[in-house]
Amino acid sequence: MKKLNIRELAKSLGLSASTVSKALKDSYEISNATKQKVLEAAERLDYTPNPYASSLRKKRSKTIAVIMPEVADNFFSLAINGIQSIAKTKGYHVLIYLSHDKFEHEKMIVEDCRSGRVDGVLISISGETTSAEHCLKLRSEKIPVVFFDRELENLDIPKVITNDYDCGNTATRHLLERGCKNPVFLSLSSSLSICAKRAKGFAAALCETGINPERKIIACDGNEDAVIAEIKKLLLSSHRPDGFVASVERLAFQVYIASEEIGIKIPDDIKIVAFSTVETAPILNPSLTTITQPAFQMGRAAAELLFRNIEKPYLDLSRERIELPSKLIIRNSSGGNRVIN
Amino acid sequence: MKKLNIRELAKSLGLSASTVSKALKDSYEISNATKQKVLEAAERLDYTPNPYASSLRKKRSKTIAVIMPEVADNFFSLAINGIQSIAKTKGYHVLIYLSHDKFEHEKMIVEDCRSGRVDGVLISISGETTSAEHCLKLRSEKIPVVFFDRELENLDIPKVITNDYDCGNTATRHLLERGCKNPVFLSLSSSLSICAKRAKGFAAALCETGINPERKIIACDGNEDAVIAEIKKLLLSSHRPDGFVASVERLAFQVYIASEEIGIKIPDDIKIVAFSTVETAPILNPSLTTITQPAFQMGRAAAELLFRNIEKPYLDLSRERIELPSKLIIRNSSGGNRVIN
DNA sequence: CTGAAAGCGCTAACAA
DNA sequence: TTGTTAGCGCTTTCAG
Repeated sequence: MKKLNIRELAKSLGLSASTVSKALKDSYEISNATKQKVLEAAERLDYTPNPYASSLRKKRSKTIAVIMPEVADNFFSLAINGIQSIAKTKGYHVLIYLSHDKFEHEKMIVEDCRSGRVDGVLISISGETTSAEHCLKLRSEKIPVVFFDRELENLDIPKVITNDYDCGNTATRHLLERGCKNPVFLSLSSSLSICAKRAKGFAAALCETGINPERKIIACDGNEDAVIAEIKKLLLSSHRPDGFVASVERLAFQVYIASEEIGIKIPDDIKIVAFSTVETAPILNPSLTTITQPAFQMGRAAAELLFRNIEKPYLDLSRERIELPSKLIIRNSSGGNRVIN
Repeated sequence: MKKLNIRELAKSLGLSASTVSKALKDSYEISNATKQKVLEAAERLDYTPNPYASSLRKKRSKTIAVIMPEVADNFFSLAINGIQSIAKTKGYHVLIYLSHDKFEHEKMIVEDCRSGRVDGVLISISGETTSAEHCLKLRSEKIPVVFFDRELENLDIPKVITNDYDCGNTATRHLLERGCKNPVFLSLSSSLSICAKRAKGFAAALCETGINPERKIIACDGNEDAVIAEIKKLLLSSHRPDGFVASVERLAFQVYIASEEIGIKIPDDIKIVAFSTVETAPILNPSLTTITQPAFQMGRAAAELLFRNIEKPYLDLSRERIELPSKLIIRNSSGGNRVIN
């Protein structure tokens, strides 16, 4: 049984291709009797429409692209889940692209999205990205773009983010309340919106308490071993930090490893809070106090926003900005053990 | 500057569309001078070819599908990375689909792949899947399929797997060596190849030691809370297990939580080994002994196999079977603390 | 080396 | 309510 096309299906029914096409779409122009017959024959003859022919003709691909730095971070796994859950209800397909946190890669991927391959793009930008030319260009070609989580500020592109500043502040105040005198902030890159905002919240909390935040924000942009070495150096330095705010979950793991290796105890010697969705936070040694982002919900919200724009291209959503709050979940790594909001 | 097509690009150069098409493909039929001109103009006028027109004509989509049960398990995140790394070198795009471990979903997704949307499919089957009709049908329509990790045995479909039986055996023997008298195996579903094979290895290890493996393989197919409750019940029962082999990482976490909640100590009261790629294994409380699968490499190998078949459809790869070994990494949850192979 | 023509499979106008 | 026609944008003969 070889694959047949709509014309052959039509012929086998003594109908025209356009009638069949409309019938399959349940068009009001077609009689019920015909629809029945067409559906039955399509089923029986195992007809599968060619999506690319349809895309070419309709200039709609029924596909979106998701561009993210990586997929290993639990946040992005959860976000993909959220995105998929919406895409599925819309009958859309999801292409995944990884920038590996490189601007050059990201740019090429976005460039490719201009081809018409996708109807919209969800993007969490790389740590190296400082300009949104590429995204704006996409939009100028009528392909809607939505930022999720990692965005570029002061830019009229719709975005779904979390309350990074507040959470940076809350996390830091939590450490201060737990007795930290010299907390530091572990950042990935100062150009990365989420790090910058979280760091600002951190700095503000220090200032409120009369601590000068200068030199307390540390960029951890090396590979895993380099970061661990850097943290060890920090822990062995004369002015040793007694608290850490990790801007992404990986950095928290590295603090755990570094402390273990040089025999420093969490939370007695140092305390730590991490921005993280890691599932194992409660069973780490010690359990990890986290600022947990609503990753699934953010993915869902971003996808919803994107589809709103795909379905109604005339809407100007460029200033749309959805902020979903993260939650501080206090566990043992910061010395506490209760849940507040 | 509106989007132009190949004909317009050609016209602006005083050439025909076909010449331009060939030039862009660096065809030997075209003079170097012309190629130069075409490339320059394409760049200058910002020409982007329409991939769907090309797909329609060439009957090649330059896209593959990856179907997996979920993306939250770290294994799949790593596998996606491996798959992407190959797809990128081939200039291929990657569509991600999640079956949420439901056969019905999986079937619909596979069904959709028959449309020509993709040139090949990588699939890790759902826990409910017991027949590969849907996959065989795909292949009968000349769309290559490769199983990765979760497969169906005794089926001539190329596959990339790990040494599940051996590892189930090794893990169990490790527990027995560490003094366990009553180990149990936590399975997801007996129909799932990986669970079945790991369980067989487990049972064999028990038999070798003269322990009857009956009723020691426990299906944990409920939701998170149900599984935790089940494990607690087990831990409070008269014939309490003193060792656990967790067939997937999630189950190990649930053992940790259950033990914590009823005050049972790992590794003193019970020992545990888990099939897992979780990054936090070394910093869990206690650190988790794992059988770690080469997830990235498996993704890569599966993609390579798939592309081999896409590029040479006449090859019969149906009996191809790549087995990449997993590694037992001994940590504290099983009482040990050294690395063997 | 270049171009003209045909058509991949579908759908949107427009006619009937 | 159904059918005819004309493409969507590209690539592939095949002819020049």
